[in-house]
Amino acid sequence: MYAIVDCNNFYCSCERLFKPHLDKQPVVVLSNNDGCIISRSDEAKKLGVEMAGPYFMAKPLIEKHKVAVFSSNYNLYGDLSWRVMETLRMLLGKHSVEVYSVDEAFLKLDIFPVEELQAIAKQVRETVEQNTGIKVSVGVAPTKVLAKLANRLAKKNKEQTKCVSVLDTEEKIIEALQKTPVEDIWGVGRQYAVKLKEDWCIYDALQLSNMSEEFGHKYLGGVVGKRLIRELKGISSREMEDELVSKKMIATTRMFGSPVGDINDIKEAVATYTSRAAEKLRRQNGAAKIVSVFVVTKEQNHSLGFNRGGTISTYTTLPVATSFTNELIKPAVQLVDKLFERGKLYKKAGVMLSGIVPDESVQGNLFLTQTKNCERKLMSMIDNINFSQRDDVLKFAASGTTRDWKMRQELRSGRYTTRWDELHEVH
DNA sequence: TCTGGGGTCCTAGGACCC
DNA sequence: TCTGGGGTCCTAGGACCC
Repeated sequence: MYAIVDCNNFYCSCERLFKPHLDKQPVVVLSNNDGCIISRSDEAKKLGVEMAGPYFMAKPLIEKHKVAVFSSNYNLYGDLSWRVMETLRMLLGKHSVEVYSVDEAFLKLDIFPVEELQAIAKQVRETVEQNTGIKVSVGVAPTKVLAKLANRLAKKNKEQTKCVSVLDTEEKIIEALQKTPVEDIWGVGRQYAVKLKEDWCIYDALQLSNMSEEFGHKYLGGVVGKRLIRELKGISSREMEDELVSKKMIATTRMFGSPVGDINDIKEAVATYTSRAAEKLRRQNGAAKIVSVFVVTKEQNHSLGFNRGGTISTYTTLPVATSFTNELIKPAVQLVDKLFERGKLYKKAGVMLSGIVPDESVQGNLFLTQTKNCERKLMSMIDNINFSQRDDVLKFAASGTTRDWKMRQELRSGRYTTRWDELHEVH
C-alpha cells in the first residue's frame, strides 16, 4: 500500500504560520512577478478566487473581501518543506519516503497490516502538524494513482474525513473512482480530459478504469497511459522512486518586471540567470555541456484572450562540460546576440543547462591545472557567502548592478527561518 | 497596463551505420 | 520493371506534474 501526504494550501499555510491572526482569514500567494495566484486558503477558495488566475483580474474581489496577499517566498517554503519531509523520514525511515514535490511525498506502507493503516495515516498527519505547524492530508491505497485519488477526496470533505482517507476495500475503491471526474485523475491533463469525454464519453475514473490497457497505450500517451489504466485497476505500476539527486536539466527563467527593449538589459538578466543555474549545477556536483538561452517577445497582438507570445531559442555545445559560472556566462551572453532583434520588446528570458555529467574533478584532480583548482575554490566560496549572507552579495559584473528588468515582488513576507536578520519578532 | 517557474517522460521521425 | 532489414542516436515536440 502507498500513501500520499499532501500539505494543505501549502504556501498559504507557510505564511499563516508566522501570522496567526490570518487563521480563518482568506489568504492568497502569488507567482513570481506577482503574476498569477498559485495558492489559496480555503476561505479564499470559498470567495471564488480562482487558481492560477491572473492577479490583476482577481484584484477587485480580493480587495473587496480584504484577502491577505503575499508574493511568493521560496526561501521560507523550501525550509518548511524540508521540515515536513524530515518529520516523515523520522516516522517511517528514509527509504519509505519519496519526496514528490515541495508539498507532497509518497510513503510505502507495505510493512504494516492493512487494518492498522487508518491509525498510521492519522498519526502521520498529527505528528507533522505537531512538529511543523503544517496541516497535511493523507490518502492511502494500493497504488499511487489511487492514493492521489483518496487524498483528493479526503481534502474535499475535511470535516468528515479529518483529512485522512484509506481505500482498503474493493467497495471503497469503486466508490472513490466513481466520485472522481476524469479531469481530476493524476496523469490526465486538459487535453486528455477533453478527448476522453468528447470521443469516448468517459466522464469518471470508474469508467476509465474499465478500459483496457491497450486503450491507455493507444490514446493516453503510450506506456504512460497504459500504466495509468493499470494503476486505476489497482495494479501497482509506479514504484517508489529514488530521490532524483541529479537533474538532467537545470533551468532558470523569469518574466521581466516590465517589457525590455535594450539588449544590455537582456544580457544582464541572462548573466544573472546563468549564475543561478550554475549554483544549482554545483549543488549537485554536476557539470554542463549544453547552454541554451531563450527569449519571449511581448505580443503586439491586442486581440482578446491571453497570448503566450513567441519563444525564440538557441543553444551552444561547449567543448568541455563545466560548472564555472564565468565559463557558462560567456557563451550564454553570446547567444543573446544571436536572438536579439532591435526594436522588439521582450517580456521574459531564460537559461537552460543540459548535457549534465558528474563533475569528476570535484574531489580534486591530479591532472587538473592549478588555476582550475583555484577557480573551483573561488566558486565554492562565492556559493557559501551568497548562501550564508543573502542572495547575490557576490556576483559577476555581467549580471549588472541596476537591474531595471528585475521581477516584481512587492508583497513578500520575511524569510523567517533562513535569515538571521529577518528572524520573526514577537512583541 | 497586468497571465509563473521548473521539471519529467515518451514518441516520432530523420540521419546514419552495417 | 525491379533496390533490405535492423539497429542506434539525436532532436523536436507533446503531454503531464506541482
